[in-house]
Amino acid sequence: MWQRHRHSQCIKDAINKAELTCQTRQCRLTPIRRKVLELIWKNHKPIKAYDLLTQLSSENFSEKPPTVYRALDFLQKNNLIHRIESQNAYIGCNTDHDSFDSKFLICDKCNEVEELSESKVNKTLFDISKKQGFSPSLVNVEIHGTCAQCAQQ
Amino acid sequence: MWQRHRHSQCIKDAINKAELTCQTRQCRLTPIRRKVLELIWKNHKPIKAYDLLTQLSSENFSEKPPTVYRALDFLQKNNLIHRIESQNAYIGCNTDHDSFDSKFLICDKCNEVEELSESKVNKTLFDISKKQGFSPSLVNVEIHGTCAQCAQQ
DNA sequence: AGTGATATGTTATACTATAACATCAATATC
DNA sequence: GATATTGATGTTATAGTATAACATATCACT
Repeated sequence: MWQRHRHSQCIKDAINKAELTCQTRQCRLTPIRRKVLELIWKNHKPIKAYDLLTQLSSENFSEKPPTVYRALDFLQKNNLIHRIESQNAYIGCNTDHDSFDSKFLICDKCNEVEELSESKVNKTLFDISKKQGFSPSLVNVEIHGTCAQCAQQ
Repeated sequence: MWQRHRHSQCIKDAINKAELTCQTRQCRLTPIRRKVLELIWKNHKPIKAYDLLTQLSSENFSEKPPTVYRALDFLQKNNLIHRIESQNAYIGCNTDHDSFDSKFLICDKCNEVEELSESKVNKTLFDISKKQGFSPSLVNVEIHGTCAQCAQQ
């Protein structure tokens, strides 16, 4: 991942995207929400709610669980972050997709996560669902394994 | 689902399969493990660890969490059940696949879950991983939506 | 300024899971 | 058959994840 982007820039991009989203949807990127989003992007790997909480509390926000869970809810609903179900952790969303699907490659060695945006998978999954008469509303794909860099070592 | 099988039979099949698996692998389907597997199949929808625990305790097993979590671990490792990550719940595995992948259609109306065994998805996901230099070891797909029967109503 | 809606603070508690160590049971070895 | 070894279960305690419920504050609009 690190070769492919400049990290400080990607945080800024994320915040910009969030601001745009909020303008469009007429919702508010409050200080807490912005800070949580920043922390998530800063970390750049899936981060847990209570770890966020610890970091928040050192920034003069309330260190009670609801603080962070509310922000996480907001960010998820507006498609700015995703929850990695297999890790109870949260990661920034850098793709520009509809909220209903998320697909990840998760490296169990270095814990880097790459979000996929292959429409081919979507189509395949959609076709299969359809075959069963099933109407999908939300798709989550989590692929664990070893990333290219860790495999080299 | 209910049209497609006789339920009492599918529990028996699951236990038979488990016994065979354990013979082959030289591990033991102890009373606790067997009971947990039975309860999971009896329920036939994803069931939570603590609900299993309640049911176990009324059958003269220890009602402490480790009791059920150990059994769940065992059953998962031997590929007899799966964990539905998006629900913190467990469901019987009725397919005959390698343990590394699981794919579910989850109806959010009736909570029925259907496990998929389409190799086409696997291939697609594998191809995409490969393209990124990623070596997958474990794949989990959870598709939420509405099943055919619930859609009719 | 007053009103309604949205966001945050706060307390308490529910839900999910594991660590650590003791005891017991099954199998293997002598 | 006694005993050592391994695996399974019992038990206590605690860690980790998340939400309910209600109070207070802030924003946006008139």
